[in-house]
Amino acid sequence: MAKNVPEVVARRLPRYYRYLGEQLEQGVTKISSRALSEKMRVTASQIRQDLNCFGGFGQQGYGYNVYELHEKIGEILGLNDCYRIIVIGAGNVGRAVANYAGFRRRGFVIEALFDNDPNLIGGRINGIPILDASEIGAYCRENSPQIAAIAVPGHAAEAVVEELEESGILGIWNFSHADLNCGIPVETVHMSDSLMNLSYRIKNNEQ
Amino acid sequence: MAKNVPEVVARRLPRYYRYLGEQLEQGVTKISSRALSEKMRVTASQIRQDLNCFGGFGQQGYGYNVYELHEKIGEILGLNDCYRIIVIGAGNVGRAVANYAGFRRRGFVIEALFDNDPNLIGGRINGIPILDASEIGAYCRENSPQIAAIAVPGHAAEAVVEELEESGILGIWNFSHADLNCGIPVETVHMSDSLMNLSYRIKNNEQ
DNA sequence: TAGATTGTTAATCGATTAACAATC
DNA sequence: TAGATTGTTAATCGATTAACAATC
Repeated sequence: MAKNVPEVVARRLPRYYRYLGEQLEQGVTKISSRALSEKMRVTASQIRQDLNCFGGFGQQGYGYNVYELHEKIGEILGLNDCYRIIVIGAGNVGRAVANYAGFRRRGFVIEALFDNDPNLIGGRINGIPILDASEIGAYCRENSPQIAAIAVPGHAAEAVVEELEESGILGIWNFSHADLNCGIPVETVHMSDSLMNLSYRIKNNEQ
Repeated sequence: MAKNVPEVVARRLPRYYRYLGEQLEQGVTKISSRALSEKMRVTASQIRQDLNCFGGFGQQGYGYNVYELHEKIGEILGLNDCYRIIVIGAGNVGRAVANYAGFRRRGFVIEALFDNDPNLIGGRINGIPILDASEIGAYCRENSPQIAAIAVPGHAAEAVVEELEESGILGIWNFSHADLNCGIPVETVHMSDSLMNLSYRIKNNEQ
């Protein structure tokens, strides 16, 4: 599979995946690129192009089998593997991530938080234990979580990430403002950028 | 100002803004598109093109005044206005948003949460009161918050948004999975999409 | 077989980069 | 004035859309 897949294409897959999941729940068994495109407000061409980066999942004259396509995209996204997540930082952002259970059902599990505040260590958030930040490395080598969510201030993030990378973490889910560069995939969620963009659009909507 | 500004450009502004703010704190007074581009890992051309969508903020032979440029971008993003935010839904996601204080210092204030669970109504999260969801409309007409964060399940989101729009909300910060379409700006934060994308990149990094 | 819809190539569109004249 | 760096036009690149032959 996989000719060189443009990033924009990969970013659209989760949306397709979610939508196909919904259709599946509603008992829809087949869908054409046209029907899909109308619901998703993109062109049918784009959907066919996107999917063909990964292989021909459809059948001419028929369309796509919803179940099969959903499965395939899930596989491409790596959702069959169960990912275990640790959260670095048990402040506001860490709490937010630990509380946000929306992604649990897709096989992502948060198994521990880390902080260096003695008042927090030993406690729990949403049932998840808060451990001592000095033990991140040891913990990772022992338990091999795949993903680390970074919820510490930007200036502290760099050092943490370096340690995590050495300890065998496979990917970073970054909630700090730091532009992390390291050898493993980093996915950054910029909540404040998102809010600033909304602010911009509100302002430029109302003149 | 403002020739037709492509969305990609607007999305880059918060990043420039953040970085210029950091430089400002470090006492840097002037910066060239070249220097900026190296730090931000984009081309100098792109920075100049982007900025020139909004006007010529630089000076030939000199570069950009950091303070001025920071101010200008802040103004473009509408960060001088103070935005008041209400959060609809006091479940995991609503709690997460209420706990995430990172954007406060930029003049965004969360002033209330809404839920329809009697056990939650009357309580507080992070100091913010939880009010009865049936009073959203009345509250908005009285207090005129500008932004509503949607933290209810997708199927419930549509109806809420309609009411909010009628009650004079100016923008929607959407944390639900619903693809909301309405007359006011909607900015969606797809945490789970983001995580799926990370999963994808981890998978395609390690073969 | 006729109708439908894919997979894929070609055409278009828009965004990024390069180049350079204007000018501080 | 000479050097630097912008603002802006032109060239390139990549992504989206259109078209259509392949085929179920």
